[in-house]
Amino acid sequence: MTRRPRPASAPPRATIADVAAAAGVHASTVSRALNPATRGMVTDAVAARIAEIAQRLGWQPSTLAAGLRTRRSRTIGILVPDLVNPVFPPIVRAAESRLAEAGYATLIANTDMDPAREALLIERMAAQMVDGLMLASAARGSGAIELCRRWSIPTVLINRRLPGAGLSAVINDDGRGMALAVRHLLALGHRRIAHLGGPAGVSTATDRRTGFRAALRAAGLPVEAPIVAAEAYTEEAGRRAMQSLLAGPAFTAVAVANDMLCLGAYDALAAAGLDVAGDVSVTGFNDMPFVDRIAPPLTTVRIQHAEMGRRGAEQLLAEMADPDTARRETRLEPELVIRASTAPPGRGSGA
Amino acid sequence: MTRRPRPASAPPRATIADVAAAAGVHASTVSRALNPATRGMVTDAVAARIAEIAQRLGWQPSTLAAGLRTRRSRTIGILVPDLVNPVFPPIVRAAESRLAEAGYATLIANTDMDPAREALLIERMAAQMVDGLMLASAARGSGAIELCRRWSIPTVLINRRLPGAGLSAVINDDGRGMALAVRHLLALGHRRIAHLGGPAGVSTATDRRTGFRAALRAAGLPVEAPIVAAEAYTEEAGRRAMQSLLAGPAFTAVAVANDMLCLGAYDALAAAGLDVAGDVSVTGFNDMPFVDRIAPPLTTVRIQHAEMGRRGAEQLLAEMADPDTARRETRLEPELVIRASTAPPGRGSGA
DNA sequence: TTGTAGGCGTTATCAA
DNA sequence: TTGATAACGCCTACAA
Repeated sequence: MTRRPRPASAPPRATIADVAAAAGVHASTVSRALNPATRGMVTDAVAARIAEIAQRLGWQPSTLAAGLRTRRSRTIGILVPDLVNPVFPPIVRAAESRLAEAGYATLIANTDMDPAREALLIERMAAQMVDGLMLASAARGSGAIELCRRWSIPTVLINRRLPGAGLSAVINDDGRGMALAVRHLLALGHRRIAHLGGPAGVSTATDRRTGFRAALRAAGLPVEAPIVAAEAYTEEAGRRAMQSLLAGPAFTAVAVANDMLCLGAYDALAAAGLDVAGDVSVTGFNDMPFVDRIAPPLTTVRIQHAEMGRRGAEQLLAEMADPDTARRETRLEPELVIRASTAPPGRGSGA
Repeated sequence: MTRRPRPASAPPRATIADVAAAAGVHASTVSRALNPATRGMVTDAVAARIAEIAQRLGWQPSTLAAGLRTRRSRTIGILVPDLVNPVFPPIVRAAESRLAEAGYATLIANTDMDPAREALLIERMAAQMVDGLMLASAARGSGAIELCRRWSIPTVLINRRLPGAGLSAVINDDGRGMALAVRHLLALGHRRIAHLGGPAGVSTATDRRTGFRAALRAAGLPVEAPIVAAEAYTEEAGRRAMQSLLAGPAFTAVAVANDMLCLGAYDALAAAGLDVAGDVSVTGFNDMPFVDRIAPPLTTVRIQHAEMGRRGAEQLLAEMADPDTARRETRLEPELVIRASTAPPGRGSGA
C-alpha cells in the first residue's frame, strides 16, 4: 500500500493533454501555444483559445516534466556559509529578486563552513539539476569548484574569490577597503596599528590583510605590525583574537577584518578595562546591519551588499545564456563610514 | 540553432541505463538496488556490485525524472516577507537544516509583503511541484492559503498564525510574551504604559496587543492606555509611531511589539530629547541579534527562533508523510530578557 | 529475485 | 501551421 501524494478529494492538476482535449487540438499545439518561446508558431486565434481554456482549467506548467525534457530546471542554487551571519541576507535577497525576475527559483543551503557538507549539498543541487550556482562559501581546498566543473554547472562566486579557479566572482575591493580604514586611522594620528584578521584560506581575509600591510607600507610605517588571525568570522573568535593581540606589543588602534569580529573585540577590550575609541580605536568591515547602533557606533567599511547579489545573479544569467561569456572578476567599490569607534590616540593609554 | 546546455567537452551524466549496461542487469534492477526503499528486493551481492559501478560512473539520481514519476520533488518552499529582517534568518536556517536532514532541498522567496507577488510565488512553487510550503508571511486577506489548498500543497505557518485557515502553525505565545514585558514594567513601578503595536492584519500584532490589554486589566489598571499601530515592522514605521505616541497623553514606559520598531522608537525618543530608561522605559519583542549591543541594550522578549524553524519543519514533514496528521498550533514559550532599556519611573520626567 | 512494459508531462523532430 | 511520435530518466505493477 503506497500512500497517495494528494488527497482523493483534490482534482488532479490539468495537463497539456487535458487542455488539448478541451480545445480539440493536438497536445503539441497546446505546448507551442502556451510556451512564450514558441507562441509564434501558432495561429493567433488558436493560441488565444488555448490560452483561455488553459486558464479556465487552471493549468500550470510542470517544471519537472519540462526540465526532464529540456535538461534545465529553472532553478539556481545559492550556498552560503551561514545565513544567520547578517552579511549574507542582503546579498541573497538581492540575488533572489533578480533571479525571480528572470523566472528562476532559488535554492538556498548553509554549508556551516564544513567542506563535507558543502560537497554533499552541491551533489544534491546537481541531482536537482540546478541550472546555475552562486557560491558565497568559497575557500581554499574546498573541492566545491571541481564538483561544479564535474557536473558542468555554471558557477559564480560572490563575496569571496578563489584565485586560479577560473570562475567569475563578484567581490568587494577588499584591499582598497582596508586601505580606507587604515588611512583613516593614520589621519587620526595613530602609528601603532594592529590587524585582527580573518580565517586562513578565505580571500576576504587574505586580501584585507594584504591591503592592511600595503597601506602601512605606503605610509612609510614599519610593516611588522601586530597581526593576529581569527579562526572564523564569529564573535567568539574575535574575542579570542583580541585577547591574544592584547597579550602582545602595544597599539593604539586595530583594523579588524570584519564587523562580527569587532563585537567580540569590543568584549575583550572591555574585559581588559580598555575603552573603545578612548584607549583603542577600532575599525570594522562590512557595515552590517545595526553596527551603527552598538556602543560605540562602529567605524567600518561599507560594502555594496545588494549590488553584489544583483551583479552576481546578472553574471550567472549571462553565463547560463551563453557559456562563452567571458569570466570576470567584478570588484565593487567600498566606502568608509566614520562613526564613534575611532578617535585620535592618546586620550587613553593605548594597549 | 539552439544552444546546448552543456559544453561538448563534458561527458553526459550517467543514467540508470548506463549503470545497468555496465553491470549486465536490467535498469529496473539498478533502480531497486540504488533506491534505499527497495534495496531489500535485490540480492546483496548484486546490489553491492551495482552500487560500486554507480559510484564509479558518478551516477546521481535525477530528482526531476524521479519526481515526474513519483509526483514529489523533494523540495520545500519557504516564503518570508523579507529575508533581511533579522528575525527570519535563524528560523529559515533551522528549517533548512532539518529539511536537508530529511533529504529535502529548500526553495526560498521574499514576498515583500506584496499579496500579488506572494500569489505569483506560490503559483511558481506549485509549478516546481514543491512537496510542502512553510509560510512566514501569513496575513489576513492574502489569498495564499486558498492557493495552497487549490494546489493541495501541505502547508505550515510559522511565526504568524491565521485564525480559521485550518493550517498548522508554529508561533510564539505572543500574548504571554507581551504579558511578561508588561508585568516587568509594572513591577518596576510604571503605571502609565503605552503600547506601540504592529501592523494590522498580522497575528503577531493583534495577539501582542491583546496580551498588552489583558496584562493591564489583570493588574487592575485602566485599559485605555495610549496605543498606536505602526504600519509595518520597520525602523521608519517605529519612528513615526513613536512620534504619534509622544503627541498624545503622557506615559513613562512603552511596550513595543517588535525589536525593529524599537530602533525607530529609540530615534524618535532621542529626537524628542528623551532618555531611554531614564525618561521612558522601552521593551521590545523577538530579541533579534545585536539588540543586546545597542545603546541602551534592549529589554525584550526572547523567542525561540531556531526551535520555531525546526518544529515547523517537523510538523510539515509529518503532514507530508501522512496527510491525516492532526493540524496543530504549537505555541513556543517566550522568555523575558532584562537589559538596560527599562528602569523604575521618575528618574526623568516621562513623556 | 529479476525482467518487461508502460507511463509521469513536456518538448523536439519529422512529416503532412 | 498543425499533427504524430519519440524521448527525457526514473519508477512500479505485473509477469516470469
